[in-house]
Amino acid sequence: MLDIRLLRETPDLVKQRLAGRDAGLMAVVDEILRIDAARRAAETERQALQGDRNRNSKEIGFGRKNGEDTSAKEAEVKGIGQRIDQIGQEADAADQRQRELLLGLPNLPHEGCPVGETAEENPEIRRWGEVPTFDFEPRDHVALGQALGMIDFEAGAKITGSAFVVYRGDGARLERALISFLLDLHTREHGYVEISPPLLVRAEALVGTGQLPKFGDQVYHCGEDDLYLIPTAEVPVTNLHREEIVKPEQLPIQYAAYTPCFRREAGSAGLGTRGLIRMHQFDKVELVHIVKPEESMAVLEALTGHAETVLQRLGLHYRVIELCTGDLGFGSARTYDIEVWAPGQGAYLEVSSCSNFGDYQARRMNLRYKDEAGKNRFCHTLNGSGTALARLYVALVETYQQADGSLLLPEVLRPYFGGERIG
RNA sequence: GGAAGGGUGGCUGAGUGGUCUAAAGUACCUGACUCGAAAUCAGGCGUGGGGGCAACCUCACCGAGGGUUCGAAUCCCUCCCCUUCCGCCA
Repeated sequence: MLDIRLLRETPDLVKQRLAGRDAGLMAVVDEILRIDAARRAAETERQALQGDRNRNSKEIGFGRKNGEDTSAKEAEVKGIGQRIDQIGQEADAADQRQRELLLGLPNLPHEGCPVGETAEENPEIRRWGEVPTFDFEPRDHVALGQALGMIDFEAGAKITGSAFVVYRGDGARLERALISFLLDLHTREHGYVEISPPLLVRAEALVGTGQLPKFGDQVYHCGEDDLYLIPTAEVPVTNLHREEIVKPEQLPIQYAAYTPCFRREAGSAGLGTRGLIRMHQFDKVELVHIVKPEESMAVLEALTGHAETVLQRLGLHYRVIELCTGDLGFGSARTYDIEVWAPGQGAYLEVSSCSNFGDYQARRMNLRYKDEAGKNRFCHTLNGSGTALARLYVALVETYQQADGSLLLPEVLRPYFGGERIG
């Protein structure tokens, strides 16, 4: 959520920055400012009337104690009460409308964010390693996984539906090995505290991180209990500190969490994608930072580095791109995507998206810290995948396939898997 | 699922219709005393909104939302959460 004061004081700057995402947002800013002016006028009048009522009611109290007849005054104050109700309804309606519009407004792109309209304009920042070569025709993970009995799409479809999968035998064991490897790496070497959160959350948590109200159709909802399945661990983990004023010495906070993630992918063109690439349920290790504002840009670089380390240790070729203003996620001020090479796809797959949200989420969830001067300020929040498991699995299986159809696992995974070869 | 008891400032906790401007304690900050500290004493010390160039003024907030009333932390209704016990259960 953006600071209404920022809109009021520098409307042209806000409009110009939002226009990098979508020119239509400029009209929304004007609408919010119009409502804000009306809201404040109504609020000021309501407060004046409330002050009147408070004074008069107090006099009635004293008057009654002294045995005076206060009925005339009571009638007068009743009239004031009615006017308070009237003007109050106006003020509340404007307040609610203003909040709705503000919640629907995306974050301002950071000034360093490259301007562009589509994903084609995302600049590549760097590459690591090289596209692996094969002296045979590499197969894709679907063919490999089925041949090795690791992945069973039919079983997933049978018990749940399409875009759900069953991992089996060594396939399931490999996923478990990856999870342990990732959590150990981030907690032991990168200083994260491991979190295992609930997978069901209330609506407020989703409002806090920005999925609600705008993207409700992407989240599974359990109507009976009014709870939502998390689309990412970002939601429960960032919200651990919602409505808090953390002490400066608690910062920076950094959490790593392994969870399944559930996404409806409503209207997604890519849901027909073959294999594990886009699923309704997938596993992910998520990294979350809560920091002081002045540190957040440096932390974004560090966070991206932590995610990259995963691919380096696994010996997987990847590239890092930066999202341009038109492709930037709703709440993000600046984002790096990490894309791993998948030989069977002949393409790069997004396995991590590392974002600095600035104070956008913190404002939505009222997450603050007390600075050195004792003043309450909004924290900055960041998160990045470290990494998504399903696509990592794709790249791993396709990269480490052998001519005989078996998989030879990279060194780092062998102790976790309890072996070096599958098949 | 059933029963009971709760939810008040960072924390403990008083307050059952009107000087509540929420007592008191504690923690914290400043000052006094002291060589210094402790103890003691004095003062300060919540969040958000609105107004003002500003010192400041003002409104709201006692789990949330409604209601009754001239007036609600206090009475009524609905909901949420926590604790304890019982039942069921991995």
